[in-house]
Amino acid sequence: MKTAISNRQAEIIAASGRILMEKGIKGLTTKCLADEMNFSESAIYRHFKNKDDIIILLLHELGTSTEARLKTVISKTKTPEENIRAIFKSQFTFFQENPHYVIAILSESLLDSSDAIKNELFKIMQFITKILTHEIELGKKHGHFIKEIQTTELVHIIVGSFRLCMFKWKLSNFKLDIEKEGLKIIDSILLLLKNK
Amino acid sequence: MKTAISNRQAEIIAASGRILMEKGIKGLTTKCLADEMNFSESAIYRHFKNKDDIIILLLHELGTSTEARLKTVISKTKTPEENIRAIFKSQFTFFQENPHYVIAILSESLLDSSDAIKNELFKIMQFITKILTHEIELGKKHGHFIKEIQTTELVHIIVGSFRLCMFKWKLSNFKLDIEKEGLKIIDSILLLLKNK
DNA sequence: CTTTGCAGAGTGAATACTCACTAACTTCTC
DNA sequence: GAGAAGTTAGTGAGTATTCACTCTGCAAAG
Repeated sequence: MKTAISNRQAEIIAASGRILMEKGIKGLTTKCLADEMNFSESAIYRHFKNKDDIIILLLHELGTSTEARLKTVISKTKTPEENIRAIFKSQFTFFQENPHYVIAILSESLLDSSDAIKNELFKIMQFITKILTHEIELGKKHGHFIKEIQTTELVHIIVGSFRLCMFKWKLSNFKLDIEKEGLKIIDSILLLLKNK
Repeated sequence: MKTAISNRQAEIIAASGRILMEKGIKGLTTKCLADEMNFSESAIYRHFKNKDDIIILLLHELGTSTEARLKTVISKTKTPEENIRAIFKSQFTFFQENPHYVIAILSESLLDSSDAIKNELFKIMQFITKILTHEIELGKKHGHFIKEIQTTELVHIIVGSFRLCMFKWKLSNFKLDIEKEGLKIIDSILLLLKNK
């Protein structure tokens, strides 16, 4: 993995992400990417060894930026509900501003890719699962969340709902106000989780 | 749309479904399909006009069989919870026995397909949404489910969780006991929805 | 001079599909 | 009943196009 990402690489992964969000994995051809970048197909190989490496870097960048970002929104002074809400508010805002990374959330098509791509994807998924698990356990411990349902299942319900939000966002051609609509769902789930 | 599906067509869509579940949309080439069917690539065109029509018929078959099936599991003598549970029990059992239809649930890659494919997909999604909405409204009306959250959001949470179950099933190379694990999630959600 | 960032021509493999044909089976006609 | 005609399901060769990538050369920047 490259130590530093060049400006051109960043442009290429952003362009790739845009193609992926509009045309899916099958649409990310060297030709289409070259058109989007306004350069020739062969120029791609000046910046990446092969096509896979583009997606790998895109996911890696998303992963590192997600970790950095979410770590700043989580705070020990907030309640677990507040932290969970903050996590997803940050996620929705981020994707609203950077829709080209949405492939990583939708992710089904990446499951049929190379192992290297899948590994980057799983890292992102595992990180999200870990921080949510932590917050929910804390919420249970302090009596904020219901105890009758296993934490893994609560995480599943939240993550599943989040993913469907992103799917619907794609269905709307990225026109849905994902922050507003997404947070509604998260708030509803938090209401369901409340220990009453 | 063909009025009756031939035996060979049924074999071809099942083979296509198996390829889709293992290799994704990009793996469904005429060569791969011909290999799976043990005949030449050109023989495919004896049964289908083009490749799209294979996927269209697969989704259409799934849609009609899903409607027929779910209509038989829903009963006016059952509570809405029981009906929702029965719907998903039937879904998980069906997919356990017919994993080759899972592409329709995972579905992200189909969003970048032709409009005809997307239309078939949306029909299936709309049908599921409609019957769940009906059951949840009934459950609210009779005081079984909480009223504070909109029905569309409750449907979203259930469907999102179901889809993530299927995604995890694919992640497990279809080895997870999807019926058991899936129903655990559905039961947890039903517990969350209970009006207390 | 070296490196970086390109371009255009090209490669071999893969893709969805067409075409002309064959073999086996069924139906029709005598 | 026999033979001809029609149908179905397949074949292999081929088509045009696309795909990811290589090679060679050039220009600009350091």
